Order: sequence, then C-alpha cells, then structure tokens
Amino acid sequence: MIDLRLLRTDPDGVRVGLARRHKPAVVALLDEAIGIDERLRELTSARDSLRAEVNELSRQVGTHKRNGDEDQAAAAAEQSRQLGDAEREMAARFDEVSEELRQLMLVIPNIPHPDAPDGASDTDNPLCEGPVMPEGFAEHQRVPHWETATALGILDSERATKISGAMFTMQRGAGATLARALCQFALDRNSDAFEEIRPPSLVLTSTLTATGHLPKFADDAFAIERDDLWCIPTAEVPLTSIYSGEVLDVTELPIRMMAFTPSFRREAGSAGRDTRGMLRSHEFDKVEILALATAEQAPDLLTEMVGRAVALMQALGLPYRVIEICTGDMGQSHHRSFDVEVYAPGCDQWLEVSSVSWFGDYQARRANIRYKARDESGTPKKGTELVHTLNGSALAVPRVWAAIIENFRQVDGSVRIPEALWPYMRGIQQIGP
RNA sequence: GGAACGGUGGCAGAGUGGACGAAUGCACCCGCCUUGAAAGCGGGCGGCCGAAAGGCUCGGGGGUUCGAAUCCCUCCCGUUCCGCCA
Repeated sequence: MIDLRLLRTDPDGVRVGLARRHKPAVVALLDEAIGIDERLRELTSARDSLRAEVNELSRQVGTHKRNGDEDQAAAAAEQSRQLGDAEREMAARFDEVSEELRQLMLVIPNIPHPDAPDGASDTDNPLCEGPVMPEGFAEHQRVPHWETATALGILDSERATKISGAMFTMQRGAGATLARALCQFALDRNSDAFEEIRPPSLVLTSTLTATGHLPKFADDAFAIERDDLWCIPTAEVPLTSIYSGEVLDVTELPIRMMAFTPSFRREAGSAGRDTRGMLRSHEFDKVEILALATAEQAPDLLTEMVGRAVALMQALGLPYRVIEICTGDMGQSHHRSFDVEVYAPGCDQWLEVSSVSWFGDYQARRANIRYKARDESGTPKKGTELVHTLNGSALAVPRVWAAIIENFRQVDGSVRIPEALWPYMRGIQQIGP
C-alpha cells in the first residue's frame, strides 16, 4: 500500500507519480481514495469525541459509587447509555467507510521511483546491458529445446499432460538432474550472503495479500479453497512475510534470505502462448533471493541483486542482457525493476529468467514489517519505520534449462553441460550420444 | 480429530467488574556518583490514529454492562495427554 499520510499531505505529488504508469484508471482510484479518506477523518473525530464523553461519564459513575452517591451515579449511567447508542452507530459507519478505503488502497499500485524510465508498455523498456541481438549461432543451435530434449528422452511433456493436464512439464534422467543442478548451483553461488530458507509452499490469504498478489490478481494463483490456502506463485510470498507484524532492530538490517521452492501459476491471461516446451508452465522451480533493508540500503542492494542474477548467467556461459522495466510495464508493487533475459537461439527468443525489484515500503506496509531506528550514538529513536523490501529470481529453472539445451546443442544433437554445473551432475558433462 | 490447561509490555510475570495502559523483576535509555566501569540513587521507558484535545490497543472477532485484561460466545494459536498418520 502507498502511504495514506503522503496521500493526505501531497495528493498532487502522488497523482503525478502514479500518472507515470500510464493507466488512467489508477488515477481515478486515487481520487476516489482521497475523497473517502476525508469522510473517514470526519467520522473518526465524531466517533472519538463521543467515546471520550462516554468514558468520562463512566469514570464519574465509579467516583459517585465510591462516594456512596447512588442518585448521581444512576444519572451519569443513564446519560452514558444514551451517548453509547450514538457512539455505536457512528462506529459502525466508521468501520464501513474504513473497510471501503482499505479495499481501495489494496488495489492502488506503488509509485514508481523517480529514476524509473518513463514508458507506456514493454516496448519502451530500455536496454541496460548486453546486445540487442547476439550473433554467431550455428544451424545446429537453431533447434527448439522441446525437439532436442524430447529426442534425448530428458523431457516428457506428453506424459506430464497425461498426469496433470496441459501446461505441466516433466524432466527425466539427465534432464531432471540438470533441473536440480541449476537450483543447487544458484543456492551455492548466493550462500555467501543469503540465509537459505525452506518455507511453506502453501500460504494464507493474508500472506498472499502482503506481497500485492491479492486481492487484485486472484485469478493468477491456484487456490485450495477447502482449506483456505493458496499455492505460492514465487518464494517471494512466504519470504516477505517471515517477519510480518514484527519490529526489527536497524542493526539487523539488511536481512538477506534465499529459498528454493516450486512456483505455481495459473497463467490465466496467457492461454495459448508458449504452449510448447518449458517456456511457460503451471509449476516450476526457482531460487529466489530477497532482502529487507532500510531506505538508504535499498539502492545498493538492488544493484547487487541484479549483479548476482547476471553473474549466474555469465557463469553458465549464456548470452544475456539486462533491461529496465519502464513505468507503464511495472508490476503493481514495484518501485523500480530490472529483468535479466537470456537468448535461446532455437526458438529465437529472449527469455526472462530473472526479475529483480525494489518495492520501497509498499509491501512492508501491507505486511507490517517495521524496524527501530537508532541515532549516531546508537540510541534507539522514538517510533518505528517501515523496512524496504527487494527481491529477485536468482534463477528460474525451466527457461535457463531451455536456454542451455538450445545454446549448447552440438552438431550430433547432444547437449554439452556448462562446466559450472559439473559438480552437481554426477559426472555427466554431456547429454546424448 | 478428542480432552485439559494456557495466550497480559522487549522478556518474565501479577492482576476475576470501576482509582488499570496495566504491579513487580529483568532488559534498555537519561542524570547523579566514579579516573573509568559496576553497584547504588533519581528519573524515563510499548505500539497505532490524531495538529491537538482525545481515541484505540491485555491473541482475533462478537456479546453482556453506564463501565471489561477481568463475565459470556466464537475463532485462532501454544503446551500436555489420547487417537490417527508419512
């Protein structure tokens, strides 16, 4: 959620900031929220002053009773009872308006960072690093991974569909080993700075709301309705909420965590796209890195985390590039965001293999993750501040898997395994004849 | 799933209808004392909303009452025992 106080003190600033997303509906929501908030504040003070009177009268009842003055006590009680009725009515109206405002605030997106590039859609995303299009591929690399992998017996999409329906994949033999090796590799490469976590893969509604996936994107997630649980679409979801409702000490920050988890996505809006191979599926494995930080620590962490995602692609020897996400293409919770893409010569596509984002305090406000600041002498400051959250995929398995199969396909149809993965491959350095 | 007992501030732990936003201890902060520290003494010390007055907050929600940490209902969580189970 964006800061309600900022909305009150600088509504125009917020309006200008959100307008950069190029979504007129968003600004309309904002204006609606401003109006509701004004009503809410009027109700608050009306309700509070009624409560203050009831409380004061109740105190008087006590005092009178202690003094043995029953008549006065009864009179005050009667008066208090009448005010109490009015208070209840006012409180009910407050609750109604308050919930209305909350629901609205939950769907208002984050304000883009001033340095985020302006743009209307993904075609405006500027290139930060790497080639527009890499060159020098041989004919034997121009084979889609699903053909190569099926021929090698390491991808069995047909049987995956038999088991679970469309948009599920299954790797076998060296292909399954490769998928797992990629995870192990990504975890090991980040274990210098990130605590490894194995979080739950099913979460409460409140957990999925904290990251911004609910209420707006309910259609994109798998729900287990009978038990009121959701399948996580990314490890970002459980990791972000690990410290929800807690007050951390600034000396603990930044907190860095990483996790290997399955990720479940309904892909409701993508029906019919990328239906072949491993480019898009309902379930895939991913290693995620995440940090909780102060506002001051966040920019450097963002750079570092993009660098970590890039370093993995370099170590694997895959052609990659980094693009920054423009204001019109950003996700709801994003403040600033970068994608790492690798090139897959077989299907001739840039594949998004990592998305690293800074969320400002947007998620922390939803999840209520705060910290106690300290001054120069180390004395705790009064009050608390919201942390900033950042996260990114270190490595999303299927697309990297696909890119490896295509980039390292040999003339004879076999696939060479990048040397960085050898320690995790049980001695397999090449798949195929 | 069944039963019993619990859930109070950073922690421990009192509090069974009114003077309780909450004793006491520990931790923490400021000051005095000290060469420095400890001890001692004095003071302070949760969070949220609000410009303030004031309001809210004793696991969540609802109820009884003029008034609820305290009584009632319900849900959640924890501990122990039983059942079941990988």
